[in-house]
Amino acid sequence: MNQDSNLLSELSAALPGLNKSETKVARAILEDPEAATRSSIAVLAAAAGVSEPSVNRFCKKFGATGFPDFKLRLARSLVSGVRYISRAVEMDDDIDTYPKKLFDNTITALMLARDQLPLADIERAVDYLAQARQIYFLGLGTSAAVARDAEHKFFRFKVPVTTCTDPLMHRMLAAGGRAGDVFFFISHTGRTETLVETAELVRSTEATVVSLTAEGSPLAAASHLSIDLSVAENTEEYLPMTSRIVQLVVLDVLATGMTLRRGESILPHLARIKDSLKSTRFPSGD
Amino acid sequence: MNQDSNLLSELSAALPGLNKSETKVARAILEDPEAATRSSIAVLAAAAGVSEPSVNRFCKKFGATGFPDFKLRLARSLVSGVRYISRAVEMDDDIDTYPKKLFDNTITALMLARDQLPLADIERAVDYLAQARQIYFLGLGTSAAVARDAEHKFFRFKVPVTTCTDPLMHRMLAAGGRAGDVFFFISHTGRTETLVETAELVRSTEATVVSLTAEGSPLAAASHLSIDLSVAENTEEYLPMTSRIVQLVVLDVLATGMTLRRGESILPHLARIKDSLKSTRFPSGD
DNA sequence: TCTCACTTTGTAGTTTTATTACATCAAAGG
DNA sequence: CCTTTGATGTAATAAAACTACAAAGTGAGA
Repeated sequence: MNQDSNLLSELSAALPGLNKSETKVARAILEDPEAATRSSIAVLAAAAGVSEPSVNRFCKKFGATGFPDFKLRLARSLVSGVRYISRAVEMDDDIDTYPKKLFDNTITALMLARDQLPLADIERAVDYLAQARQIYFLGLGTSAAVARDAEHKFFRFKVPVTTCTDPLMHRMLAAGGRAGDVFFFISHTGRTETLVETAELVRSTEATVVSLTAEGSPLAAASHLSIDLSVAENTEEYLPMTSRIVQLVVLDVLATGMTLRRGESILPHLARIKDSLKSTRFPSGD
Repeated sequence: MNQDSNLLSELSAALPGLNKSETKVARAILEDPEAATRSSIAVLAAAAGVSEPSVNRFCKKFGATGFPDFKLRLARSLVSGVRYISRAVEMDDDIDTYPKKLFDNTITALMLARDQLPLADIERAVDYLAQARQIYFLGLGTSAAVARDAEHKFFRFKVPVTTCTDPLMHRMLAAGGRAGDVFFFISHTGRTETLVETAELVRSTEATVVSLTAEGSPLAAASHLSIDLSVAENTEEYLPMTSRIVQLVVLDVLATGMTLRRGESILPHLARIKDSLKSTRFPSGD
């Protein structure tokens, strides 16, 4: 169907509706897709027990312009198939394997998130943030660190920014919400009771609720605008890892969107902030 | 280098060491890799302005058996769709471009870091942390959020963990350093005066100094052990982005290393911590 | 500055691979 | 039992990739 869906699953899905020789070809490919990408049409035809033109026709049937093109598509779906399966760290992994796995999992999560970014929602979030009189970043646990990071980014835009990791303080801030205030909630699950209740409290005021959380969660439901991330945290793992990274990068996107919205005029201000840190550092060689 | 690293980054890395026609070919491929995978050797040769055999030789130089094999590898690296060369966000980028750029830059940084991870140092750091009686994570600015995140990870290992973002508190803590204490410094530049001074203060005690910072920096020099990251932060950008992400993932690696070091026995404890959060959440459908 | 050795690059021919046109075969309907 | 339609294979053709070799360029030493 669409070009970035997985060719292998498309193949096995189509299997029932194929005729004799097409079935043979499909079987041969599914048997060892990796080998198929490396074979010539003659080799594959032999492996499937059919003639070369049958293979060729088969390829065209699946939307390829010919056999080479088909191989290319196959190669692509193979990678995504492998890549997109996160490999969990095993108890007997050693230093040569587990760091790579962790990096790979994070990279994979970012690639997935990248390809399904809710751009429209992000743009609306930038709208809200750009017009905010005051921004509150609220998160608990791991997301508290993310909120802290967001604070560090956004305070540079001359907007009052507050982060808070105390649920009671959350409620007090929420109760005092006014028009122009943006309450930005960060939560991987979107199910933390106190956060959801705080969001609902904000909704009873004039303030705006934006959240960076899971699709269809209670927190998303309680928000004016929710940026949905469906990051599959490796459920078997005991430490939250990839989700917060994706959150951070999305916040980078929001901050960047803000910079672009403000236009050139904000750049000298950002440069001044950057320069202001110089005097706290030992001079650098370069 | 290694076979599962990205062919495109390998290509741009090798660029300086190539001769005239090889450079032309590499340029042509990097210019539009997607097109390259769809072209025949003749088309690509024409696009690069060289002869067909030159393209063929080029492919073999990069470990392929020939042009078709090279195209296959290229197609594989392309799946991620990640732009090998970090592209800075421009003032006139719109919502369809800048989020992708930011994700791509982050992904690229992680891939680079992944391939030059100082595994030996990481293992030694795990040694120190696993034996620590008390861990202090110290960072300022953006790295403060990273330190906070690290605290959230490491306190789960039944080790007393403290994070602190106040330079004066840093010094007081440092002055009280005792054998078995690990002071873990986080700093992108490694040049922040107060951090370096604090590290030196720790060195005058029995405590251990580990840092996650830039290679060859004053902070690295002041440490017993330094995990060197040479993440090229896009210097033109006003907001620090990629460096802290890499730091976070390295801390994930350290935490995971700790889990593995502790062995199976720690798992029930981690599971209990995870479960302890359940009652704070709205029940989930799945 | 010339020459020789060596490297780089291109040309032309060969081989391999893929595609097309067409013939044959098999199954279904009259 | 013949006809028709669709499936499949054969063989010829076209395209692509590869190889051997020749020419052009480059640099060191005489």
